[in-house]
Amino acid sequence: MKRKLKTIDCFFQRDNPRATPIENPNLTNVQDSDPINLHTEAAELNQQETLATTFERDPGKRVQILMLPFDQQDEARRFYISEGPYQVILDEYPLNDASHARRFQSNWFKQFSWLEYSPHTDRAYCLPCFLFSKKPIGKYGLDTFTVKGFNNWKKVNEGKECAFLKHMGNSGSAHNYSVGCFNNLKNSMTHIDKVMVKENEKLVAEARLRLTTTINSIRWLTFQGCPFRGHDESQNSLNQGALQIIVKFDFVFILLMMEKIMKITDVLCQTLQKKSIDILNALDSVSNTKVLLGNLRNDGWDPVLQEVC
DNA sequence: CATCTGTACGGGATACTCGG
DNA sequence: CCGAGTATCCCGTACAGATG
Repeated sequence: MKRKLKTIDCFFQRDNPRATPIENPNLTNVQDSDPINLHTEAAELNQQETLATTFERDPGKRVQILMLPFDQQDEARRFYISEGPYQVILDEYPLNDASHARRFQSNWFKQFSWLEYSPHTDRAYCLPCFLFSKKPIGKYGLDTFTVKGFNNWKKVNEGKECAFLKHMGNSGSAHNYSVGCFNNLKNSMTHIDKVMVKENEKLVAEARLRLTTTINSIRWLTFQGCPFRGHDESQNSLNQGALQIIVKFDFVFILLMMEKIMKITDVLCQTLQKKSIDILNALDSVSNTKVLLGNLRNDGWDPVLQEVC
């Protein structure tokens, strides 16, 4: 009798069931929220962006960074930073239910670059805090701009009590800490380690080219039965040895030029060597070869030099 | 555990701006 | 001028974390 194989899931429950559909994190949270009447234009825009990207951009729909699998969190942060804040500009934002009804203002985006707006929830969010605010660091209320969303529009532009200014706080605030992390990651391409890696890649490529050239030269010399080295390989020596000559720039350059010229003149040579010379074809080949050699001359040395290097 | 503090929300009132 | 919408001020309440 076959014993049924057990998997690890039989013994442990997943710690984070919401993050299970790794392939498409966009699908979570959408049904939980209470959608308001959407501006059709914004809805279409949002749908297009959802299809075009890996992570949900609408702050009212997207999954919290910490809810994502650990190995996807950094990727998600880089994605959201590269895309920038989700600032949807509508002709008219929906009014809220307050006695003095108010609505979101698109010019707030100019005043607060970190600000995001979700047409889905009609609430405002903070991108740096969404990406970098952590529970142990954050204080009560800070999830208003990350999880819940802010919609008390009356409190915006309320002098010193402006909700957005209060959220930003002083230099040591959680928001500014998040902004610092945001800028650090954004500028990460210029970090010294990244530059060094690039530089190393260049050195490795050059070393590989040198090695490949040397090996090819040795193979060619072996095939031709030529001696590799000379008795005197000093700069003043008249016979430095084949290997020293063959890897020189001049030698490679002349070879390349010869190859190019011979390719051009090949057709003409074959035509002229035929026993039954077709004079019209031969004249045609001569004029073609003249044109091609003229092109080679007019193009200058740059293409050949680049090929040699 | 009680108190303090910081953050956010809600309501009311009034003044201001702007377009019709 | 009027109405709609926005800005500002004030007061009270609620909640969670920090502190003694």
